[in-house]
Amino acid sequence: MATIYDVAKKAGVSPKTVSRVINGSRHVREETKNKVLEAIRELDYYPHAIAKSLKKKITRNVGYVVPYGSDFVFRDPGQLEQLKGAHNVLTGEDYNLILSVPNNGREALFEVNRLLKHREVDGLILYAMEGVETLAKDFEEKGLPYVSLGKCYPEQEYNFVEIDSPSGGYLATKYLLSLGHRRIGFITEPARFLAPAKESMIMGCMKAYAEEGLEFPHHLVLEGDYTVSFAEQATGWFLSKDPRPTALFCASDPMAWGLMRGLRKKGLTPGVEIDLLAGDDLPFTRVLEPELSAVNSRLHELGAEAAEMLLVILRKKQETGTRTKIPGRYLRSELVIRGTTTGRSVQRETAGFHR
Amino acid sequence: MATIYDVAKKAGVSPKTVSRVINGSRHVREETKNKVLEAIRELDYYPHAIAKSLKKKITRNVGYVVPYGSDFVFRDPGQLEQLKGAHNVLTGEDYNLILSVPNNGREALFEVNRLLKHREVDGLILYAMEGVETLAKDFEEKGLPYVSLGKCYPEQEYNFVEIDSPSGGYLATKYLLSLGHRRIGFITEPARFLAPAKESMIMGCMKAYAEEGLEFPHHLVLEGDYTVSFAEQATGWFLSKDPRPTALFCASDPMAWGLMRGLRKKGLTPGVEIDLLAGDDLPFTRVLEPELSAVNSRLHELGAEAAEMLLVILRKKQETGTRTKIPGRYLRSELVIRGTTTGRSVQRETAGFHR
DNA sequence: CTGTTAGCGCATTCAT
DNA sequence: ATGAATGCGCTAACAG
Repeated sequence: MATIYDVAKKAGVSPKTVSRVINGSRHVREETKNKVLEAIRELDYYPHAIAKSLKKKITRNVGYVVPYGSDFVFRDPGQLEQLKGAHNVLTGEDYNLILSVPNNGREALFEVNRLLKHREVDGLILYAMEGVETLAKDFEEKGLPYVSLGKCYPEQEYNFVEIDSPSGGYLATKYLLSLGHRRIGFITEPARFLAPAKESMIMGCMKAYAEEGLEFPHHLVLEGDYTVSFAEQATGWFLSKDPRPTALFCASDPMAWGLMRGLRKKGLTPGVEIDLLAGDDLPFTRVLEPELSAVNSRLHELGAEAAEMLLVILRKKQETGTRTKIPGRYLRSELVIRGTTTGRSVQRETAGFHR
Repeated sequence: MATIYDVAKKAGVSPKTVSRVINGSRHVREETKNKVLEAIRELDYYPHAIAKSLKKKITRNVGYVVPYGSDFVFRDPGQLEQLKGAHNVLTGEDYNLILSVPNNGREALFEVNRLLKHREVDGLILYAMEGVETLAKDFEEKGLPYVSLGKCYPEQEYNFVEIDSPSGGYLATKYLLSLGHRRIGFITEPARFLAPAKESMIMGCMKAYAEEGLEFPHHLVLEGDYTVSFAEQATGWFLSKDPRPTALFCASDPMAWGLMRGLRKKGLTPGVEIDLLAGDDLPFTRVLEPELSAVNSRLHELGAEAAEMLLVILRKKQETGTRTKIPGRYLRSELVIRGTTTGRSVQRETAGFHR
């Protein structure tokens, strides 16, 4: 394969001039430029990206590390939305995204070292997880660029983007209460998937009850695991309560699908005998039947925002050689009302339709 | 950040010795080795991956190019299975996967150049697509390692892995015919997503009819687009036929979900009033309701196999400097019978249950 | 506007 | 068993 020297020789100029042409410097005579271009074409020359990297000390690669294994990422539509958001932004700026999906925290630390310390990547998008705190602080100290999805530690003020789960829970619960519901069943985020400092949606749910001066139904709260099958099984648990809940709210869409399936098996239709509110509002869900009311978590934006933040840091570092900190950002959820929250289950009850 | 020279100086040896220690050469005295290791630890030294790449002329990156845009990849569970299969194998061998999702063939050619000719990657997994032929042949000529998902051109004999769609269609149709079905509705793969040389499943469907000496219902064939919504709409078209089909078979799982939704809206239950056979058997589908009978396309294996093949080529090239060709491989689909194919719709009919 | 020179950080002959 | 010197292919000072 041709090198820049071959091109230089063929065009009868110096390597530096070839470099100038390639990198679009204006200080080249039109005629020289054309000679060079011609030589490049004839030799089918492409600059060696690695050599360039070594010289410029940037790779144009960004690592994306999620510590829960490849099934978790590739088969969870919510994860994929985040990933897609980041990927879109990054590739739009000619960065490659290197996805790493270690199985646990220990392996994740290893991966992060491999990528960042060996300088395979310029920066990192990092899933907040148990045990990541020391790592994050190490990066900060060393000036290694990263942005985390969720806070890595409670006092973290910069370089993270996080879903405001409590506010989502608050929004959802407030709404369900306004429909007249009092006994709401909740499935929360799995504790092990919560970022070290991330607060659960359940805090918001409790706040909504408190504001109305109502007692929170602690006995109707289940910790979920984000899977369809778990939620399906949980349906039985909720329905076995007496009196049973008139509405269910869960922390993710896949769990809502599970609830839906569970309810259907018991002959209950969401929006009729019982209300159902989902927790992500994924694009995929919108195409399913029936149309789920949901709290929109804006996961795509979350990933995109993380990437944007990282790009700002990277650009600053490259252009001025200085470190930047960007204030952490919370994304507020939005309520999307569709067919599965009608309040009819409450009306029935007040009308005496117990069963 | 420390370099190999810093380590050498600190340990009182030459850079070469440090290199030997790092790369596990046996020709180092235990004592020297320990000194070096100690220095590495103290300096928190990590070898610079880019510099190493430049020297060794390998990147340990593999490109994965799919030319239909990021929605197509990140939101189609079938695509994700292939990707996951490849990702698993590649990362298992310490390769990074660089995903590129250009929007069309023209951009794809550009991407492929960017990745391979600029040597950002050692090799490529390439989605077969219209217009890829010249590119593939160019790679072969230049000895650039690639494996394609699907054939890039009809005569391609090597370095591809492909789903044997016709055999899947044959299997599916043979089975449905054995249940007594005669009027089967088909939704095929979208022509634009077919690899240049890939044959449609419909060839196999026709063959199955021919073998039984039955006339193929050409009027019941629709070209799909792999989306849920298309299939949902198609349901009406199928049901408007008189007499209407007693079974439906489509080329992908998402389309089967669409059919299911369409049927349910018309009050028809798959497996009861009409049989339904899906086309991928994705893990995700297995968790949905009702449980879909399907032709298992083994997409995860497809991606994994492509990666394995590429690794063989890469290893050979690295170890011996020679090019290798691996005979193309077809993956045969398997039939997975669950709840949505029972033949009851045919029995009803023969019993006089027209409606 | 253009060329010379040096060096990014590593691995690798060829010595010893 | 270890070291000195060279170069991978490129860009960037510094001249001119």
